Amino acid sequence: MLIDEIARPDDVRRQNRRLVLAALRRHGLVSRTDIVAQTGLSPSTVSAITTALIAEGIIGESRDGDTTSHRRGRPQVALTLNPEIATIATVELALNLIHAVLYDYKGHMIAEEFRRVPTLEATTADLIKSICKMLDNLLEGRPATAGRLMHISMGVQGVTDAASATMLWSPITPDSNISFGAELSARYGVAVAVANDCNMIAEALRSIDPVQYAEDFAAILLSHGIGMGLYLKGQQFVGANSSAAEFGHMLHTPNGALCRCGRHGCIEAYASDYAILRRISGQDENAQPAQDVDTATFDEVADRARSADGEERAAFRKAGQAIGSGLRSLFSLIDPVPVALVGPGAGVFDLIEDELRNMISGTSGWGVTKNLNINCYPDEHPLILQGCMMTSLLHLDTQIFAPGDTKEAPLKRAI
Amino acid sequence: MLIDEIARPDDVRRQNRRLVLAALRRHGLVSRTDIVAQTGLSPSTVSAITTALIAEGIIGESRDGDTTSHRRGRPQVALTLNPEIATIATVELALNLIHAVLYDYKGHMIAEEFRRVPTLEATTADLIKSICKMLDNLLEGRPATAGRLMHISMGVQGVTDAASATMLWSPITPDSNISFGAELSARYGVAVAVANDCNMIAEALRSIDPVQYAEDFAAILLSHGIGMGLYLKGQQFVGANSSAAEFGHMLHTPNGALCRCGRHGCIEAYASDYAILRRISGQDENAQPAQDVDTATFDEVADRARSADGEERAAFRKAGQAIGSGLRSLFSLIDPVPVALVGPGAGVFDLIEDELRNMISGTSGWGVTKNLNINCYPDEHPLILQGCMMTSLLHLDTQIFAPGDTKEAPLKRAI
DNA sequence: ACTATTTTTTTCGAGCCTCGAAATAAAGAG
DNA sequence: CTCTTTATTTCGAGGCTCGAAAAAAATAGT
Repeated sequence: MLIDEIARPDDVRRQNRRLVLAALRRHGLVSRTDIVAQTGLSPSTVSAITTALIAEGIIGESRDGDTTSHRRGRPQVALTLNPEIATIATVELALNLIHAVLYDYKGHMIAEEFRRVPTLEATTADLIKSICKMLDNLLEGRPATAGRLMHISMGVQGVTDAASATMLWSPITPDSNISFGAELSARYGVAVAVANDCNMIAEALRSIDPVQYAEDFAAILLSHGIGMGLYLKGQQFVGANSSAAEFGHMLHTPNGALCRCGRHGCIEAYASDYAILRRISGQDENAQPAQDVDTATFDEVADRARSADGEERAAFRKAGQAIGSGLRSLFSLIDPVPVALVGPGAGVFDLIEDELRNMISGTSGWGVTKNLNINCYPDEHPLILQGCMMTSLLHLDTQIFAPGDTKEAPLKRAI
Repeated sequence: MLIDEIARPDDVRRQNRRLVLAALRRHGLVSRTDIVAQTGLSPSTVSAITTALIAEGIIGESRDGDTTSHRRGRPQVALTLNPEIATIATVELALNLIHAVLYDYKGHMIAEEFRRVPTLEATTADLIKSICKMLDNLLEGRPATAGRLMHISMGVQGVTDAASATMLWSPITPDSNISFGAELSARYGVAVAVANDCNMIAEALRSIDPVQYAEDFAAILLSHGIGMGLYLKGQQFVGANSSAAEFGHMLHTPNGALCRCGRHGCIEAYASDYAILRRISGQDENAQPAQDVDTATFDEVADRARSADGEERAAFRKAGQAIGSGLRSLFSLIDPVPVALVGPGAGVFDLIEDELRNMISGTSGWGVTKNLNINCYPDEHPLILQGCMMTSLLHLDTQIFAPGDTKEAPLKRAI
C-alpha cells in the first residue's frame, strides 16, 4: 500500500487473500488449519477466504494427497492452487535467441519453444513478429484443459523500464525503446512485465532458496554484459527511472577501458567476456569490443588461464579486481549482502576469486566484510526462466486474484 | 504495511488517520472540506476521523484563522495540530558539539541549548551524561503549557543502525556501538530515533522543498566526512544493516589514499576537508589524516584556490573528480536523481563543479545525465536540525497518533 | 426582518471486513 | 455405537468506509 493512498475496507480482504495464496504457493498442499498457523489469521477468516477462492475456481480441495496422517479427529483437507485457472507465458530475449515457455498456474511447464534469431540485426518489428509467432504456436498447441492466458513476463538482456514495460536500450538489438509491453499487451489482452534478466534471476533465487536469499541479496550476472538484480528489505530494488541496478556500468577506472555502452572505465569494460578476450588478444583497451563471444572460445581461454600463469590469468585477475571494486562500492552503499554470481563468469570464479575478495577486504570501522557469502551459478538460463515464471505467477497471486473479482482488464481476444 | 503482514479492519482507520494528519502537517490550517479534497476520503469519513482526533486533543478547531473568505454558505472551520499535545526533543551530535532543541507538536521551537564537548576524547558515559543534562535542563525550563515529551531524534555524525537506534561507529568519538536509543529511551520513557546526519538532511530537504525533493533525490554532506542521505521512490533508503548509504566510502581509486575509516581509496580520502588539506600540505596521501579541520583554514585554502591556479586548486579538482566518480557509479545503480550538496564542501562548489560534471558526463545508451540538477547548501546545521524535528514529528503522526489509542509505551517518568 | 440559497459538516443505514464463541463435521479409540 | 479429538463452518458483535439525507451556518435577495 502506498504511503499516501487511502485505505478501504476491501483492501483488508485483498491483503489477506494474498497471504493465503502466498501460503499455497510456497507449500503446494496446505490445509486451512495450516494456513491459520502460517498467516495468523483466524479460522473464520481463512474459511471465508478459502470458500471464496474455491468458488472462483482459483484453488481447489485435493483429496488424492497423502492421507498418511492417521491421527485422531477430523482429517485436514488439503487445498492447492488450481493449475487450470490460468496459463502464463514467459519470454527470454538473449543474444541471438528467443525462448518462450507456457506454464500453468501451479508453475508446471506446459510447452516451450526455442528460436535462433539474429538479434543484432533484428528490427523491432522482427522481434515482435518472432515472439508473437512463437507464442501463437504454443497457445494453439496447448491442451484443452489449460486455462486462458493471463500474464506474460519478459526477461531481456538490456535496460528496462518496469513502469512502461519497455526495453530502453540493449546491447543485443539495433533498436532502442522497444515497447514490448504495449505490443504484447495489445495483442494478447493481458498485462505484460518486462524486466532485465538480472531482476528475473534474483526473483528465481528467492523462490529457489528462500533461506539463503531472503531479505537482502544481490544476483550478479557475468556474461556478455554485467548486470545485477538486487533485493533489499525483501523488495526488488529498482532505480528512479529504469528498473535495473546497472552494476556493470559503475565506474571502475576513470577514463579507463572502452565499454560497450560508449563510456570509459565501466566495470563491464574489464570484467565481461568481451573485455577479457579483448585484453588477451592484445588489443588496445579502447578498441571497439566484440559483439558476440562464443562459449567455446571463452572456455578455452579459461582453461589456458588455469594451466599457466600468463596473459590469460592476468586478464581474469583484472576482471576480479573490477568486480571486487564494484562490490566494495556497492557494499558501502547498502552494507554487505550475500552475493550470487551467475552466468559464464561464475564458471571461472576460481580465476577471479582471489582478486575479488582482496578488493572487498580491508578494515572498516563497522561493517563486517569477511566471510562474504558468494555462490556461483554458471548457467543463467534456468534462473532467468524461473524468474520470469515467478514474476508472472506472483502477479496473478497479488494483482489479479487478490481483489476477488475481475477488476483486471478482461481478455480482449479469447485464444 | 509489510507484505507478509495480516490486515485488520482497524488498519484501515490507522492509514486514513495518517492521511488526515499528513494534510494538517503540510498546510497548517485546513478545513474538513480541504481534507476531503486532498485525501480523497469521503466527507463522512473525514468527519469521523477529525471528531476522534479532536476528542483525543491531537488537533483542534482554530477560529482565529483568516476568516477572510466571505463566500456564501456555511463557512469552513479551520483545523490545526494542537501544539501542546506533545513535546519532542532533537539532539545533534557533531564534532565537539552537542545541540539539543525542544519543539512543540506543530514544529515550533520551544528552547535550545548548545554545548561544546570534546567528543574525540569523550567516553560513552560522558556523551550520555552531557545529553541528558541538556535535555533535563530544557525540559525543566519549558513552559507549563508544553505537552509531555513523546519522542527524541538524534542526528549523529557516524554510522548508525536505525533498528537498534545505535551509533555503530563514528569518526568523532573514541567509543563505538553506542546505544543512544536504549539509554535515552530508558531514561525518558519514549521512543528514540538515531540516524546519520545525512538522513536527517534528506528528511529536511523533503519537508522544505517538496517540489524539488520529491520521490527520488540524494543529499550529500561534504564536511569532515562525506555521507549521503537518499530518497528512492518516496522512501528513505536504508541499507541492509546500517542505515546510511556511505557514499564517502565508495571506492574511488583502488589502493589509493588512506581514509579515516582505515581503508584506502575511498571517495572521502580525496574529497573531505582533511583530504584536501593533507594534499595541499604536501603530505603523503597515506599520512594519517587530521582529526579536526577548522573552518577558517578551509576557507582560506578555498580563497587561495580561487585566486591562483596552484596546489590548492588542484586539490579541489581532485575532490571534484572523486565526488563525480562516486556520482557516476551511484547513478549507474539508481539512475540520475537531483542532488543536494550540503556543508562546507557545498561552499566551494565553484572549485569542484567542472571536474565533477566532467566525470558524470559521457555517452550512455539510456539514462540522461545532462542538466543534472545540483543545489548547494553550505550550512548543514539548520538542515540537520530540521530533519531531526521532522523525523520526530512524523513518528508521532504515523506511529503514535495513528492507532488512535495509547498503544505506545506510556511515559514511565513524568517530567 | 425573514426567507431562499449555498456550502459545510454530521448523522444514519448499508455493506464490507475480522474475530471469538458456539455449532457442526468427520475421523479414530474404546 | 458412543466418546474423544481435531477441522471447519456458522453466527453475532464490533470495526470501517461510503452515499444519501439531514442539519448547521453563513450570505443574498426582497
